[in-house]
Amino acid sequence: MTDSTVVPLQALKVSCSNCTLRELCLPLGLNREEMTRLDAVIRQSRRLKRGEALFRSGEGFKSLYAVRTGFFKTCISSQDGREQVTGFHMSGELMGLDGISANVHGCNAVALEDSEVCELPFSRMQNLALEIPSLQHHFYRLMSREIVRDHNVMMLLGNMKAEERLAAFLINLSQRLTVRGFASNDFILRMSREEIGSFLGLKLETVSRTLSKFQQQGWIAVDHKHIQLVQPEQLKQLVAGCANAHPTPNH
Amino acid sequence: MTDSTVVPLQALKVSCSNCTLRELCLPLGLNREEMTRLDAVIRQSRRLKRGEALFRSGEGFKSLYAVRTGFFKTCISSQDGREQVTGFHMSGELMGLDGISANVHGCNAVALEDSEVCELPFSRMQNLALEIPSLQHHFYRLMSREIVRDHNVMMLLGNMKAEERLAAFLINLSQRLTVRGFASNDFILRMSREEIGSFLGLKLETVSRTLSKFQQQGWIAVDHKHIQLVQPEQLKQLVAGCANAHPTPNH
DNA sequence: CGCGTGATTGAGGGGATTCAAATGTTGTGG
DNA sequence: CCACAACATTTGAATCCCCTCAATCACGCG
Repeated sequence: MTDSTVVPLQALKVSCSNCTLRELCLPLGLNREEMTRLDAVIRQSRRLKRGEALFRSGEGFKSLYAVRTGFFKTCISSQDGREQVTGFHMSGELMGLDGISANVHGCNAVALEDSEVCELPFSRMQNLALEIPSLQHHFYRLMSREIVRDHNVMMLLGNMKAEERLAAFLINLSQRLTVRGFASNDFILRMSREEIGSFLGLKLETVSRTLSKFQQQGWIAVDHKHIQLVQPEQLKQLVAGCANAHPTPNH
Repeated sequence: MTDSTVVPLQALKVSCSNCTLRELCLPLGLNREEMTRLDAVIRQSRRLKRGEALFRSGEGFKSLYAVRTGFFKTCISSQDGREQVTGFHMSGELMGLDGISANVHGCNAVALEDSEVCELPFSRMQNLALEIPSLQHHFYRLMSREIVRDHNVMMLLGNMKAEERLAAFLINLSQRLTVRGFASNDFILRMSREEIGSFLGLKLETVSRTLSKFQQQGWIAVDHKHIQLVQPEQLKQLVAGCANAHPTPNH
């Protein structure tokens, strides 16, 4: 049970300076003064319930959003209704970068659990970036990182088998949880089998079967959405061959 | 036979102001004075022969490159040698954006025919962007456009069948040729069947078979690398259903 | 408690791959 | 300029991986 109504809105005013995600998110590399100026641009956070859309494809683009807490998917859909999940997003990650190009959001962003985001009005961000070179630079890097990530997804979709895709998916989740200080070998999936499948270019039955296969081999333990990586080395080994030969170092 | 040695290097000094690709490339939206300042940053163009690499994954990142003439592929490879073509690039298109994130190139860029590129030293670009807001903005838009493109490729790789992928590929090529003033229904493929397959997540045999199928149906005429779109409407119809429901408007 | 949604598992089918051979093309050196 | 080698493409046949269709099961929620 959430109790957001009890908290006065002022309390939701966020500041990068105090944020635990400082080292993951946009403010990385800024000094105190610069961060204070960034604080002034960031709107108070917005709360979303599970299933709620943060923005939808085709809507006017005004802001980027950083995940504070919770979990999101972004997806695009075709005219005949096929859906492609383009990413899953956890705390500290930016959404909406694809909206800059045409000033219109290019995907749907949907909360997969009750979540909270920081809103970054893009035009103000842009102006600030003109005055703070390291912000401009970091922002270029964030966009570039998204491009690198997308290219790795292309490799996954274009060259990898079902088992490799799923192993890569689990290892990737695990690593991102580690960075955020969560247990990396014991977690709850926020998305359905169908959403995993949509991201990985597989059908939900194939996802389910492959998870079962991993479990039979003793590599993982599956209890519905609760996943434990029992032998993560085995998964890593499965992914080793098909992983990018020149992985992008982080920072 | 190329005769680049006959041309003095000075003659290769390029300028955005006079460039026919002005409206497609980086300078879009700049005024005369701003464009002159951009000219000062852009290094003289570099010529590459067919098969030559412009840069390679892992090399230090210093510059972006804009295609002046010719045709490129960019690709990443996995540790066990699988290759994923991440894109094909023609005149006016930028390469190297994925290198910004880690200051290291994230892919190989290889000329598929004798080509010429403009070099854009990134740090100087960055400084200029601080002084010319519209340049900064346009650059964000270019990076965002790359992200949108990548998401559409994910849709292609994740949801489309072989025929749909190839039709989408041909229509996309055709449209990009149109914008550049080339014949849009009669062109020479610069890449091999294998490279097309690598981009589309298919094997070269499947590409070949599918082209033959299109030809049998009278939709295209295939003579090795020479392709004619006889009934492009048929191809478009095949792609219509699986196309992005909210296509990004250009500019 | 019963319903609906999501997940699992099985059987069968199909689209793309793999293996293979033949043909055509391009580039090189004599 | 031709001959030859190396490479690219086409096409066929057989296989396999994943998908489709379907039934069952488990859980959560009113």
